[in-house]
Amino acid sequence: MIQMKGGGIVQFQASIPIYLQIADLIEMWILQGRLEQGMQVPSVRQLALELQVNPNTVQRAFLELESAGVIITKRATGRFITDDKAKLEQMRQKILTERTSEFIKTMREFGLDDAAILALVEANADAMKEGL
Amino acid sequence: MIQMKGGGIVQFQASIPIYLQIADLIEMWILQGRLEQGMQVPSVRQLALELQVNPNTVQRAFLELESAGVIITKRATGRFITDDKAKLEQMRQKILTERTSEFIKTMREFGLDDAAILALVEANADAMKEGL
Amino acid sequence: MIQMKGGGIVQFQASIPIYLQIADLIEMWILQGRLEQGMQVPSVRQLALELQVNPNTVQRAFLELESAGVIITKRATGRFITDDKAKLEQMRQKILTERTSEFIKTMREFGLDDAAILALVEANADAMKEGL
Amino acid sequence: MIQMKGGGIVQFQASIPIYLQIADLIEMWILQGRLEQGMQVPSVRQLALELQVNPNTVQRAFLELESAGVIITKRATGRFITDDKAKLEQMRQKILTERTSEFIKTMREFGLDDAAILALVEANADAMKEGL
DNA sequence: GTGGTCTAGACCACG
DNA sequence: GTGGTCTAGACCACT
Repeated sequence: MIQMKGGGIVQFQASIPIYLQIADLIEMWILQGRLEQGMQVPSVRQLALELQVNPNTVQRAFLELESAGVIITKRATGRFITDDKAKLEQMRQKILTERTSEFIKTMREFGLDDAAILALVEANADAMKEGL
Repeated sequence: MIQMKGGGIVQFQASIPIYLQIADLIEMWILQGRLEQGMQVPSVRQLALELQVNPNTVQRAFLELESAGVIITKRATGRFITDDKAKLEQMRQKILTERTSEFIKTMREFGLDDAAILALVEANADAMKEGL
Repeated sequence: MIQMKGGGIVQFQASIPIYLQIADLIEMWILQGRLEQGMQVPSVRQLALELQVNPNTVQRAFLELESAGVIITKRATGRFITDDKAKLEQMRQKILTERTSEFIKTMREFGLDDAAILALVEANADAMKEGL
Repeated sequence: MIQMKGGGIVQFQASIPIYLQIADLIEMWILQGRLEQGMQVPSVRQLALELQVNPNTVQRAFLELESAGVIITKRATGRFITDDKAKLEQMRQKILTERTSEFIKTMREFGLDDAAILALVEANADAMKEGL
C-alpha cells in the first residue's frame, strides 16, 4: 500500500486529463524518491481502487510512463521502476531546471528583475513556513 | 498590430485548448502592460489572422477574459480593457504570489530546502542571462 | 470513402492486437501511396464502421501512427498524413530493407545459400503470377 | 547443453508471447537440423534455466510443439523429436514457401516488380555478407 | 462532426 | 493475480 500525499484522497483537476495527472503523480513519486527501485509500482487494479478511477485510466497513465522510460513492464508479473539510476537523476535535474527556468521567465515577463524575483521567493518561502 | 513575442508566430501546444492559451496570452499582455488601458483590444478577425486560428477560437478566448473581468464589451463600439487599475494590480499580485508559492512547493517536494531553492533560482537566472 | 483491399472486408488475425493491425494497415496504405498527402485519413468513426471495430480501437491505432510521426492530428479538424515526403520515403526504404534482410536471414538459417534464395524467390514469383 | 545463437542470451520481444517465441525457436532448431532426431529435446528445467524464463512458459512452448507434431512425449521417458523425416521435410518446405510468398506479396504491394525484388534481395544479401 | 477522455465491464494471455 | 485488449456507450472540448 502506497502512502498518499497526506494520507488523503487525491483530487484531480478538471481540464487536464486524469491519466496525465496520474502519470505525473507517479513520476513525481519516483523522482522524489518515494518509490524505490524495485517492484514498488502498485498494480493497475490497486491504484485504480485507491485513486477511485477506472482501471483503464490507470493503464493509460502507465503507458505514458513506460514510453517515457520511467517504468518497465514485465508481462504477468508487474511494473517496475527502471533501475537506471543515472536516467532517473537526469530526469530529476531536467525537471528542476525546467520548472525553475519557466518560473523565472514568467516573472521576468511581469517586469521583475532578478533581485525582485529572489526577494519574492524568499518572502513566500518564509510565509509558507509559518503557515505550517 | 500587436507585436508577437520576438516577432515570431505563437506556437500552441496540443494538450491545452487553444482558446485558453490565447486567453492566457492576452491576459499576460494586459497584466504586463503591453496593452494599455483603453480600446487597445484588437478585433477578433485581426487576432485570428495573426494567430492563424479560427475566429471562433478567438471569440471564445474573449469570452473567458470577459468573464474574468479583464476586458469589457461595449455594444457596437468594441472591446476595451478594464480601466479598473486596482483590479488589474490585484490580479497581477495574485498571479505572482500563486506562481511563486506553487514553484516553492514543488521544489520542496523534491527535497530542496530554501537555501537550495534560492541558489537554483540564482544559477538559472544567470544562465538565462548569458543565453540571451 | 476509402477503397479496401479488393473491396472486401478486412479480416484480423487473432494473437495480434487489432489496433496494431489497423495501424500497420494504414501505415502500409500511406507508404504504398494509396493515401495521398493531404486530408486523406478517414475519421475514427468512419474507419470503425468500415472495419467493424470499436471506435476506441481505431483511436488507439491512430495513437500509434501519431507517435510514429506518420500522421498529424489537428484538433477538431481531422488527421492528416505528414507532408514530410522525405520522412515517408525514408520509412518506405527502411521497411523494404528490414523485410528483405529478415527474409534472407531466415532463409540462410535454413541452410540456403544466396543462389538458392534467389531461385526460390524467382520460382515463387512465377507461380504467383500464374495463380492470378 | 544447447548452443545458443552466438552463444549469447536470447532476447524476447515484448509484444509476442514468450512461449510462442520459444516454440518458434525450438521449431527452427529442429527444422534447421541443429537438433537431431532422437531424444535430443532438453528438459523443461534446463531450458527454463538457460532462457531465464518460468518453467511453465517452457512447458507451454512444448505443448505447442507437440500439437504441431514436431515433438512427441513418451511417458516417463522424455520428449523426443519426431523421427518422421518426411513430415519434417514437408514442414520445412511449407515454411520456406510460405515465407517466400509472403515476402513477394509484400514487396509487390509496395510497387516493386519481380526484377526489382530480385535486385533488392541480391543487394541485401551482399550487404549482409560484408557486414559479417 | 471531429478528436479526446472516461467508465463499466468483460475476456484473454501469461507466469 | 498481473497486464493487455476490446466493446459499448457516454460526455466533453473544439472548430
